[in-house]
Amino acid sequence: MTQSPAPTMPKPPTMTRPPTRSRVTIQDIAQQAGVSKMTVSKVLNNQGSISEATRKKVLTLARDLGYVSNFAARSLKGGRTNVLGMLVANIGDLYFAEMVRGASDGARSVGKDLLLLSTGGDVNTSQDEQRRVSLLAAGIADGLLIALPRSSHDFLQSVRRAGTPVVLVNDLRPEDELPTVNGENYHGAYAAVTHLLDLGHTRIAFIGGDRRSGQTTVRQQAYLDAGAARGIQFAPEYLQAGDFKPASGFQATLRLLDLPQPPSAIFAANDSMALGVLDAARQRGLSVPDDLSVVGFDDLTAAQAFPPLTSVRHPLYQMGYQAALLLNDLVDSPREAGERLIRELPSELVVRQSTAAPRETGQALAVAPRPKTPRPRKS
Amino acid sequence: MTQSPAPTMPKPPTMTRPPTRSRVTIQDIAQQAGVSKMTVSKVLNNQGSISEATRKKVLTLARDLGYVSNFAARSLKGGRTNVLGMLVANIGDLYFAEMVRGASDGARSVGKDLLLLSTGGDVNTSQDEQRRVSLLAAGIADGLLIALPRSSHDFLQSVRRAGTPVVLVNDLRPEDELPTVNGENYHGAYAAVTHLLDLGHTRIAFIGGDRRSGQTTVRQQAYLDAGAARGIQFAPEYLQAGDFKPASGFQATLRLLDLPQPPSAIFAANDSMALGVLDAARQRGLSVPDDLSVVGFDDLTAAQAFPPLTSVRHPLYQMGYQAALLLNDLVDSPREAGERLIRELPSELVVRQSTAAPRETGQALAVAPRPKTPRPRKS
DNA sequence: TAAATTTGGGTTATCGGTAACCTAATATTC
DNA sequence: GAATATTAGGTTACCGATAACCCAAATTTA
Repeated sequence: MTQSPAPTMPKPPTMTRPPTRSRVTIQDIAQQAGVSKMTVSKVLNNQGSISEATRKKVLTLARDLGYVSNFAARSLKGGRTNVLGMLVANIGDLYFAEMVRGASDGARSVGKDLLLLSTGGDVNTSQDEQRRVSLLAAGIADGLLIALPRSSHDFLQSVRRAGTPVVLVNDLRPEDELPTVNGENYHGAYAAVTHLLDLGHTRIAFIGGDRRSGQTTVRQQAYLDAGAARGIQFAPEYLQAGDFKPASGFQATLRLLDLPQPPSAIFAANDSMALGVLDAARQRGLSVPDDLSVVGFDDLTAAQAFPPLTSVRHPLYQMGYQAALLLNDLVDSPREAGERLIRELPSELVVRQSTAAPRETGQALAVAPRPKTPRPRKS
Repeated sequence: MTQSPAPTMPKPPTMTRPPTRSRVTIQDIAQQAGVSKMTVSKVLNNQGSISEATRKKVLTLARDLGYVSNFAARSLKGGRTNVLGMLVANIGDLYFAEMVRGASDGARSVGKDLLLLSTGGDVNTSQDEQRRVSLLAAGIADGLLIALPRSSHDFLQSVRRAGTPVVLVNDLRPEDELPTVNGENYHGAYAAVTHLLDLGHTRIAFIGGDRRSGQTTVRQQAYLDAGAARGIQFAPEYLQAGDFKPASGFQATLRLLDLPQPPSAIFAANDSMALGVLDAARQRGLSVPDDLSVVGFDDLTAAQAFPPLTSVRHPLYQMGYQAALLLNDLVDSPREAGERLIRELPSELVVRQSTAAPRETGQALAVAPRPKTPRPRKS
């Protein structure tokens, strides 16, 4: 009997005091209030019937002790967490920031919080991807919003398998049948080019963005179609490649202006490149819009440019907002498999001061020129 | 021997299939692999000794079943989560977006993920505040980064009581002794004004930002001090109030230009207002920098303005980055109470094309004018 | 050959909270 | 006054993962 294993060991079992700082739990409250855990839980959740005295005691204690409920525990027990997760490529980019703002407000409007994870653009390490999905999808969020252009197919596969409701934001790809909310590209771009045509432009150039985004292709097609609808086939040299950044817009513009027949209007696939266009025009001593009309896309920084940029407003905020609502629906009622949910939000041309009738044409030859832009009369 | 407990019971205990969409747990893997939960856990975490055969079987099963570890469960059991949380006022604002980007990279650099919660600017409902803190602080994140200018004292109190390590970002207030990383304001502003003085300006105006931000006060003081150091006391009318938004800069500038003695240079407390200044100057037909020099603060959108804005670069990215590192330290080694941790990052004046010697003065009267800005020679 | 290790893996308890169910009292009804 | 309903609260059993500990077989050592 004397062989009980070394009763002198000092603190092996007392190691239970975790190295983390001790937090107040309902157990602590229960003890101090002289009731059971369950009673505390009921008070805190307004459930069951609790005497006013007990309720008050518990509530007071909770406040005084600085109790905060442990999210992980609640989540684990099973219920909804009332949190929507969002994976976003680069939060430093205004483009995404707007979507996030919308998603955040959308989530709030249905009583949920939005938790954001910015991937920094490199989600495609299968290590990280797994970790991140598990992070947000398993145990924290009820569903996931994904705004990762160029996200890999594999990644989306693993997301789908996680079983969590998912909504893609502005990331439409035919090969994945996940629910998607995206912004309209074709009609917006079409309207932009038509606007230029209406003003009397015929030599209209297009500066595309990153080829991989998929959106460029659509915008470019709209550009070509809009011309074709008026019987105009734009010269191949007018089709310039860019990368969505200002410098590429700048360079492309210099190339365009060096053509024997330079364009009288430039349609850039996003605002950033349009800013580069403005710079290039300035450097060449061209006045915008008198010598060169410029149209952007997104309408993000458009208003800050000089002259304020005519641009196609991409409803980024709305996209985020709607995506959050859709996701919320999916969380509450699982979708019927097979049916693909796509919501497409319209773009809108916003005419500002960077577009006008071309100088040499004098007056538009087509439809009545829109009086929307009260261009300062030239003396 | 025949008394083995009812091997026929069909599915009473199988009710465990929860009503939520079924996720794969280590239990599922364990069953299919014919081992215990613990074994699976060990394989997944590379612990203990497991035969190569078992290890392979489990790993394969985990992949095939699409297993993702439940974050809540792991977190609950006690360990670190390797997640840093960040509360930010308005993610749609580039100012915060930059900080977030830095924090995100900083977290990643120490092997953690950053989870973001944008409050939309209204954290001060004690209901919400509690919920949000509990969300991020209790159970999800190991620590909290807070970038909420104007956050209430009560809120910070409740944060401190939650016991979670916390670092404030650019939110210095004397009354709270929480660790803080912030950007330098005084010397940056001082340098900006001195730059204008060096160019020969004496009539320099200041447009302040939101009074509650605390930063305005410091920048304004630096403005006054820099003038005083040269024996110049700026006229009280030169001190205009703004709200950090472009419109207020626009309005303030109009007021300034209407003065009997309008300023020859304007120092705006942030870039957004400086853009408004540029607009106002343009509207009045004044050329920047020849008729009016303009300096901004933050250096966020400064480069996109026309002319590119001379501005004080606020190290927002670095602030976020450093804050994440500091927080990580605090998580690993609890701070010594009483000692206040403050890290202040230097600002830097970036001279671009919006500043030049005043027209009438011709040449600076003070120190040798910096040749940094190769002002386009006037014909 | 017996004793001491190592190897491979299983048991139990627990993190903090909550659903489901149960149990005493007291209050109400007939 | 007995039966019933209500009130106030307690028990138990998890959620999924893991720390701590234990145990049998295989292997090595003496």
